[in-house]
Amino acid sequence: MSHFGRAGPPDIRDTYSLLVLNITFRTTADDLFPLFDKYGKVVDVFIPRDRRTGDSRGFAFVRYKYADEAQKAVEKLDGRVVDGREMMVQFAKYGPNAERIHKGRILEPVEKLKRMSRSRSPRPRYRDEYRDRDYRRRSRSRSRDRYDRDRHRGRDRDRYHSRSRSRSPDYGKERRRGRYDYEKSRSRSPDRSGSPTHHSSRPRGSVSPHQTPSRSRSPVALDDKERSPPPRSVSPRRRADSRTPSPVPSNADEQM
DNA sequence: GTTGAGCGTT
Repeated sequence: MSHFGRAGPPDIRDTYSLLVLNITFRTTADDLFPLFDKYGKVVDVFIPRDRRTGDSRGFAFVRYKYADEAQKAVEKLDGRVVDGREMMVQFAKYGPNAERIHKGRILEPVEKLKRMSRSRSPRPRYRDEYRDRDYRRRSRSRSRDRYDRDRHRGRDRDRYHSRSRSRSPDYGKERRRGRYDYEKSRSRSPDRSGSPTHHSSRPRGSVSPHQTPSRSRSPVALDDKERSPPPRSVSPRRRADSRTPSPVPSNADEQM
């Protein structure tokens, strides 16, 4: 617990959130932490990343413990050139729950707000606005749109060619850690993309021709299955041929 | 390998 909690926000009770914009897409929290930590006590550094692509959106949130330090960091780090790009540091206007915050700090704790609203005046909260805010911002930048459509097109093309996308769950590249954590960054597999068709070198005679019939319903375990479900009319032979004969029936995803 | 307005998560 010493480090920044990997599960959600550690504590926003007395922390001041700073919004860092105009940063490079390659900039990670590990790069921003030392810069911000030098000007004050950084509680947490969070970089929102895309759900699908997983790439950084180009901005980050830095939470300070004190307002004065946050203010100083804004004045000092604002306009600082990082990775060849000037990042804009400013106080966050909205909190994680779409709450209005002043100077990066929430005016009143969420727990107190709920308790007070329940005790004082039970005003009906319209969750529609939350849904709207969370789902209406799907297209916020044309660049992302283009990139999104582009990768979709490439996906379809790959499927038609049946190139047997032997992509590891690690996406074959260094997975960007939205959170600041030195622990996991210490260990890293030296050899990851040695041979793309390495799994294909496995002889089929050694493996049972029939996989587990109990899980025959789970055809594929593509990472984009949620985006575009594969047609059921696909021949079982095709999937059995391109799919890795791993005995693992249903991967519990890579949620960490 | 690309892009560039904006406000956030187990």
